[in-house]
Amino acid sequence: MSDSPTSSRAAATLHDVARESGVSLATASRVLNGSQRVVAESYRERVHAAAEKLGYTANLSAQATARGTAAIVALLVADIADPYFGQIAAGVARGADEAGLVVTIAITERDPQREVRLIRALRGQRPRGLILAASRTETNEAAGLHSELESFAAGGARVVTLGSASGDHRAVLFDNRAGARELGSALAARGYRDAIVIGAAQGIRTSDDRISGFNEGFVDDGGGNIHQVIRGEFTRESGYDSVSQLLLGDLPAGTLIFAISDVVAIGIMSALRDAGRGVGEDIAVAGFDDIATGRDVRPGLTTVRVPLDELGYRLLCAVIDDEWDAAAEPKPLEVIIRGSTPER
Amino acid sequence: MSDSPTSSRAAATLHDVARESGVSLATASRVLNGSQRVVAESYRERVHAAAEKLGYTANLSAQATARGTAAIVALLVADIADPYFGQIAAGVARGADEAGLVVTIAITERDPQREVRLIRALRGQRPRGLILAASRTETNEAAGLHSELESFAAGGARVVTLGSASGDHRAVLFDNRAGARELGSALAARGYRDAIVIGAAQGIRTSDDRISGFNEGFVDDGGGNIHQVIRGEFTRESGYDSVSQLLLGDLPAGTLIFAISDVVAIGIMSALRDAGRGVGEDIAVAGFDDIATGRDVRPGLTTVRVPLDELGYRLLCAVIDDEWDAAAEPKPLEVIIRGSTPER
DNA sequence: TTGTAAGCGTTATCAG
DNA sequence: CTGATAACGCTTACAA
Repeated sequence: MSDSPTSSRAAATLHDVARESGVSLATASRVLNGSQRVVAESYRERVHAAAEKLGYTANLSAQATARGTAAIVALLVADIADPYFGQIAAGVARGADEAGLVVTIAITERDPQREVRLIRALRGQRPRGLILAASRTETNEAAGLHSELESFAAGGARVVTLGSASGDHRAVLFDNRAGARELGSALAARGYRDAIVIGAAQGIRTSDDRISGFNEGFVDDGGGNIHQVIRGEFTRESGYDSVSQLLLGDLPAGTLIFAISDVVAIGIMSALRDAGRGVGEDIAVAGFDDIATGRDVRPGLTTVRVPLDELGYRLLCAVIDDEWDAAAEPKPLEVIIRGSTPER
Repeated sequence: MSDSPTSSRAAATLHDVARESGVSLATASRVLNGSQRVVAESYRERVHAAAEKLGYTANLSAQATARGTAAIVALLVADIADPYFGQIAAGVARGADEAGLVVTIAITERDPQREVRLIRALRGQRPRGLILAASRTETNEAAGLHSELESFAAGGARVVTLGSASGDHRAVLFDNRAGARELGSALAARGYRDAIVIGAAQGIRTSDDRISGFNEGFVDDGGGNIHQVIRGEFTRESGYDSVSQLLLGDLPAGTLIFAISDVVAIGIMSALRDAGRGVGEDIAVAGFDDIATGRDVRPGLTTVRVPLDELGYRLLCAVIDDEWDAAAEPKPLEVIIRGSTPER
C-alpha cells in the first residue's frame, strides 16, 4: 500500500506540492489558493493531484501573514451559554461558513473592562472583522472602548455592532423601542392597567430603549401606570432575585410585570411560582427576545420576537459586504402574545 | 496633543517597536513575546514603553507561522444555539481564556459529511488542539473521520473528544450508562412500571448508552417494562414530533416517557400539552443533561445532571495539559428528581 | 503562462 | 545579555 495522505509526519507545505508536481511555488499557489484562473489546465491537474496525494491544506496563518489579513471574523458576546447570544452566534457562524471565514469567539462575561481588554487582544488576529454583540454601557466607553475600536478599524478590520450604532462603524439595528411600544399598547388593550418593569442598569442602551418604548405604549398610548422600575441584569438569576424586592403580598392580581428580556422573565416566572403566586391570571409576565424557552414554559411567555439568528447572519454580511446602507431602517419587531398575559 | 497609540495608520509591528526603542528586533521580541526573561531591565522598560506608545499588539498569524503552531483551539459542535453545546462552549472558552488561547468554532449541523469536511478545513489553522463535542456516528466513521483525525494528530495537534473515546486520542468521559441506570431505578422506585423511550438513531453512542443504562435500571433492577423505543434526533422538534407516533388516546395515565436529552424532553412536554395530556400526574417525563430550561418549566423536568460547563473546561485542559490519565474514570452523574415524575 | 525572488511579521539559532 | 540573520509557509510584483 502506498503512503496515504495521512501517513506523512508533518503537514505538507505548498513547497512539497510544487516539488511533487514539478511546478514552481508560484504556480502551485495560483492553482490552490489564488483567485484568478490563469494556469494551464495540464498544470492545474497535476497540482491538484499532488495536493490531494499529500493531503495538503493551506496554512492559514502563513497565508494571513503574507496577505496581511486573516480570513477570520472575531465575535464578542457576553455569555455563549445564554440563548440570546447562542442564537446570534449561530447566525454569524452560518454566514461565516458561507463566506469561507473562520469565527473566533471571546466572552466578555458582561465586564466592560474585560471587554476592552479582549478587543485589544483580538486585534492580534488581524481579523477581517470584529462583531460586537455584547451590550455596551457607559462604563464601557469610559474604559476606552471607543479608541480601541478605532485602532481596530485603522488596521483595516470592519467593526460591526448589534443594536446600537457606535462612531461611524456599521451597525445592525432592530427597533427595540418600537417593539416595546407595540407590546405595551397591546397589553394595555388586553386590559392591563398596572405594571412593574424589571430593567437593566441605566445607560445600557437596549434596556433604556425597551423601557421607554414600553412606557410610551403602555402609559402614553394605553393609559396604564408603571408603578415601579427595578434595575437588575440580563440574567435569569437577576430576574429571579428582583421579585424578592416586590412586596408580593400587596401585589394585586392582574398586575403586569414587564421584563427587559425573556431570560429575565423566565427567572421572574420561577420566582413568582416559588413565592406561591400564579403566572398569567394572577400576575401577568411579558418579556423580550423570544428565546426558545418562552415557547416551552406554561403558560407561554408573551414577548417581542427578535430574529436573533437572522441578525447574526446580517452582522456577518455587514462585515464582508462591500456596500452597506448606513441609513437602513432598524429591523421591525413582532409582538407575540402568549398565555402569560391573558385577556382581562 | 501628541499622537495617541491609536492614531497610526497601520498596525505597529515589532520592527517599529524595536526602532522606536533603539534595540534589535530580537530583543524586542524577547521582551514582548518570548518566555525566558533574559533581558536587562533598562531595555525591558524602553521596549515596553515603546510598545505602549505605538499600541503594539503581536500579530498572531506571524507568530504562528514562525512558531509552526497557532495559539488556537478549534471547537466543533453540532449547533451552538443548542443549550447543551452552548454550555460546553462556555466551559471551553473559559479555559482557553485562562490559557491564552483563542477559540474558533465550527458547526457540524449534525451532518457527518460536513463534520469531516470541517475537520479537514480546520487543519489549516494548525491549532494546538481540536475539540470534538458533536456526537459521532457510524456514518461519520464511514466518511473518513478516523483518518482525518489522524492527520490532525500527525500535525502535532491534540485531538480531544467528548463522551466517547476514539482511537488513542484523549477523551473526556462521563458515565451516561450509569447515570441512566440510576435514573431508571430511581423512577421504578417511585412507582413507575410502564415506560416509553424516545431515543436517537442506533449507532449514536450517547443514545445507545443512555438507553441501555435506562433499561438496566428500569427493567432489570426495577422490574418495569419498556413498551416502545422511538428513534428521533437530539432536537426539540424531534421530541415534539415523536409524540405524534404515540397512540395518545390509549396511553394510560402513569406512563413514563424517558427522553434521550432534555431538549427532546422539553419538546415532548409541549407536545403532550398541545395534545391535551398533562405532564406529571398524567404522563411523566424524564430527560437527560439538566439544561436550564428544565428548571424553569412547570412541572420541573426530572433529569440526570451532566456538568456541561465543567466538562467543557476539562476538554480544554485535555488539550493543553502535559500529563493525562487516559484511564481516568468517567465523570459520575447525578439524578435530579423534579415534578415531572411525581411519586405514584 | 510560468518562474524567480522579494517580502509579510515573528521566532530562534548562533555568533559576539 | 544582545544583535544579525536565517528560517516559517505563503503571496505577489516583476521578469522571462
